[in-house]
Amino acid sequence: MPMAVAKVDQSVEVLKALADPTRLQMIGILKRSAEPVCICDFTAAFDLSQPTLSHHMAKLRDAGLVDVSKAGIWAYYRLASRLDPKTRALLDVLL
Amino acid sequence: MPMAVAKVDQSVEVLKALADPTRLQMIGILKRSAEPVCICDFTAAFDLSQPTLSHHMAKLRDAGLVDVSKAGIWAYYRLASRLDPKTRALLDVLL
DNA sequence: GGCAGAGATTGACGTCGGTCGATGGAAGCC
DNA sequence: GGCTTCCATCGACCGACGTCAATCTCTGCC
Repeated sequence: MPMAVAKVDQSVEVLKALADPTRLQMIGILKRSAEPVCICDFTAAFDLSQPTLSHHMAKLRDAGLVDVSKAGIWAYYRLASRLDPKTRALLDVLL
Repeated sequence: MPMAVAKVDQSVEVLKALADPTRLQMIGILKRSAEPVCICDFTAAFDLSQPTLSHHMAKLRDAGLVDVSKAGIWAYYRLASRLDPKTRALLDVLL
């Protein structure tokens, strides 16, 4: 009768990552932006400190929603390229 | 550039309601069940106390995901009939 | 080497959230 | 009325979370 625990836990992890206004907007920005975005862009867009935004981004990264590539001083983030179809569909519904 | 705040907040409210293993499974049960389900059924299915399950159900109700109808001693819950299309699509992706 | 800038990490603080036991109604039955 | 059953609410506890200031790491440049 109950669902598979592993499935539920993975969905919950993604949902928890998205269940915050700042992170949901970050993902929205990344989804709409063709080019990667660095943390400094987010510090300009949100009225939050750099450590806070870095912390939120780490949560998105831990949930597998975001890829990061470091180029010199900057860290460029973009929507993960290998999103599983379910998560992709979720983002399409939300954003 | 940023999204509408009201839109984000409403999505976040739904996401927070779903971002818990117990509540996600509860919604799954309600979505798959043709007939309404009472709290006593959930106390049998989950290893949690009745107040805890009642608390979770209240969160789902506050998020507008669930309708309740009381019949005598029992409270029957079912998936909300007037879900907005976005939320409906979200549940279809998740469950 | 030494400095400056971007970003991650740490430590701390206050708040929120999940859980339980105990209590409080409301409906049905004797 | 009195008892039982189902459910909601309350109070409390504890861990998780969002936020910040301070610090650390790394890179590029003089």
